Amino acid sequence: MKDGLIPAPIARRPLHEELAEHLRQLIIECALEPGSKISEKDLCTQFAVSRTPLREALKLLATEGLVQLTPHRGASVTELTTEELEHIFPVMGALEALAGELACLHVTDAEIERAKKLQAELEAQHKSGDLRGYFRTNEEIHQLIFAAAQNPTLTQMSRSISGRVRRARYMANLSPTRWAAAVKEHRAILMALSKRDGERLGMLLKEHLANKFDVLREALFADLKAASSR
Amino acid sequence: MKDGLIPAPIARRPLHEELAEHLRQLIIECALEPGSKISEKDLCTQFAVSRTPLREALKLLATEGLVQLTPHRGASVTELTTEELEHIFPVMGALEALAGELACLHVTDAEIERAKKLQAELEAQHKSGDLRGYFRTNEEIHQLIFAAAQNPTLTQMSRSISGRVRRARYMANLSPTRWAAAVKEHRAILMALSKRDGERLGMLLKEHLANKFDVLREALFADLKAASSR
DNA sequence: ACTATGAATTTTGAATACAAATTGACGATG
DNA sequence: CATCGTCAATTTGTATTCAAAATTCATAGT
Repeated sequence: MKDGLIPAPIARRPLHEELAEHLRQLIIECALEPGSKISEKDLCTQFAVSRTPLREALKLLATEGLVQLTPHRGASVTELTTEELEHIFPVMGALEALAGELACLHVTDAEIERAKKLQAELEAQHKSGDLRGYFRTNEEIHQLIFAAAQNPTLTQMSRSISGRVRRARYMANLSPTRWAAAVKEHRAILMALSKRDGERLGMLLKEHLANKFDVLREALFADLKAASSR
Repeated sequence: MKDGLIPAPIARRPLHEELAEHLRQLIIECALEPGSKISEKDLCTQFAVSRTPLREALKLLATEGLVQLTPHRGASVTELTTEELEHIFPVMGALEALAGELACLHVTDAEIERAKKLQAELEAQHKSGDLRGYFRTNEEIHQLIFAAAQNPTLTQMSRSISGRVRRARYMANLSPTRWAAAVKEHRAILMALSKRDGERLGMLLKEHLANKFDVLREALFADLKAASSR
């Protein structure tokens, strides 16, 4: 029996994971407002599950930094402060840079081909103004690089940390000039990857990230002002 | 009211956290053998708690990568493979290097004083052959650097990743020559810190870590051979 | 004798029930 | 009138119970 063909991925996932995913989505989309207290009872009735798996899901999200658990006081959605963003940024930068370097060591020709395809998509989406699709493709390129790095630990770290800032993306709206610049940066990133120039790729990714965070910072700041004025 | 003095940390910690800590210790000390299946019932009777908090604790440890949870098949202690170690190493390296750089930006004179004290302890413990104490002091220096970096996110990342390899330390026994070399490296590290030379400190920490991992790799390899021969 | 099938036991997954702690309000007292 | 203390109601933390899945052992068939 050939072993790569049969694995029959009968993924029977436990309920708490399912729940965690849904909650994650809700938090990222800000359907659950940052800072708001989460009542277990309410969510239970809303999802039609008992408290046990819900609590397990909340514990999961707590380790991911999306919710805060205070003893006897329940869970609340963590709010993204500019301060926290300042702390997250350098860590993500280090991880991205590492991912770039490792990716260049392990990337296959097929992956480079795929990256080129994705880049073409990205440019098309930019031209047609498809912001939503652009975000998705962008995410895919990002994931491709991490996948090419062939380091599960790194991937996991990156996921857990980027989960915390991902919801900020939903608040931030790309300006046209920034969008154009981002596409250009992606072109350089693709170039470095296909040349397998790890050092350069790492640097580019870090810079790209820095620019991304500038946008986030701005959006977050605007959001804060809006919140305090109301 | 001065704000660093009153916080009255009447830490009323929930049971599952307490449990998680105990279990962590057990796993690190290899009291729970790597790869062994964990029976919820057994642990419940052993700790004299019900299954609910225990399960919550296990979920926590799962996100930390210390135990593996398979649906309907329970929890098992993850085993540390050399392969995983190869993956962890570069990530930790990147984090340590970053910590070094940030530490030099924020470190206070008082912290440097304390680092010097710890270094003196370290050398004394080396001289007197107090391996146990050496490990502890070593850990403290490490923590001091991360504390000086003033980045909670970075600290958290580092803790979660180093937790996975910490138990390997209990298996690895330092050779006299390696021990002496490590002390010397620490001297250089202290020097870079007190000069606030971030770039150099980052590099030194990364190198130091690389050497540490060499020892772990060896120990792990020896352990593997021992396991396969029996 | 060995393999395969199936029932019984064991173990995990989820729900409910019970206990402890916190919050808010109301009343008493200075 | 303000402040403190006490009590009730709500919510979280933990235990227990019920259901579903998996492992194991025994039996039957080849």
